[in-house]
Amino acid sequence: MLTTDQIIEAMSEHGLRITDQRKTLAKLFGEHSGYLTAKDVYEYMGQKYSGLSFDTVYRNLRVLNDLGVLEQVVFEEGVKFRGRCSEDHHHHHMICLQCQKTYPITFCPMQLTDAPDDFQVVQHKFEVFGYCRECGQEEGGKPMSGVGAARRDERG
Amino acid sequence: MLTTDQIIEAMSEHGLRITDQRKTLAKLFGEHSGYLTAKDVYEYMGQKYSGLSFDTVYRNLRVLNDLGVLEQVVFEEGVKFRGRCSEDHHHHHMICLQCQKTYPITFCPMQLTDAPDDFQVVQHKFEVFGYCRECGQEEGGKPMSGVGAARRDERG
DNA sequence: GTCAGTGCAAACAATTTGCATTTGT
DNA sequence: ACAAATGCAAATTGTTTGCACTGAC
Repeated sequence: MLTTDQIIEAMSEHGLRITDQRKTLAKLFGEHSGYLTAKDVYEYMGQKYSGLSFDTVYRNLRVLNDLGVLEQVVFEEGVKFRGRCSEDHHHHHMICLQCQKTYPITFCPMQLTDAPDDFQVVQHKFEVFGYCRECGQEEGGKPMSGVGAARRDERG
Repeated sequence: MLTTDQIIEAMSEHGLRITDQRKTLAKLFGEHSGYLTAKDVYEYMGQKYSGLSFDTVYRNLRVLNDLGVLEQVVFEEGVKFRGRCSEDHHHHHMICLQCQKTYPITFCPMQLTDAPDDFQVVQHKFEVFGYCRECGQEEGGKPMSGVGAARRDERG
């Protein structure tokens, strides 16, 4: 995962202006490894900027996504964002349904998949969903403990 | 894939009324094997029913989905529907980016994936995207069989 | 000082809901 | 006949856009 500073630097390198909001956004994705919805981001940022508007959040998420700093993924429940994986080799993810953290899977099923010669493969997606150790099998799990919860251990 | 008649029967068995629209809808999904958006369905149905409204399309898609006759899948470009696979064993799909038709993959990568003991797997998704023989790499590939064009949109 | 970034309102797109009317059974 | 299905309008939710103002460089 990119650090807060790396994210800021990436923006700077591309001639983007480093506003206070963007610093906060960089910090959010630099320190939080799970997937966040635009709404999550809005709520987190909203704590600091009272007059915050949704469209600015969307604009910045888009900018960071285009810049390759964030990855945008579509889930059943909607679109979510997270800092780009720093692992440079191809990999897939296990995603915790509770806290949204992801864990890399180095194994890629594609190499073992027999594609008929006449099907020209362009892309593939392999995702495993479940509960990580911390979220375990607790029943009435709360819906993602907000953005504030500090997370240790970053990987993929 | 379920046939038109099987779809109608399923509706009937569940006490749903077989309206003209629903017959047409059954025919559409009974004869077309690719994924369709609500809009695709609306446009197809609209040819026959001038006063057709979008909400009825949505309602019926939902009904058929709840009934298990259709499967609803979320793609990058949005939600799509297709007749439920009749293959009763677990499988995955190769999906043509052009015509949206799907081809089953019997191989399931899950059995080969090492989930750490502390990650409790609940679900997984494995999808391969590309171009089928018919759609090949032709540029302006032919559109879907009359139901409306599928958008291309790819990256990575 | 300039031009990119922001807030605001308003536009859009996708999907859902309330209600009066129509229609399958 | 009666409840379910439909059409219409309007509400919701998620996301984008036009424009005047503010602030980073």
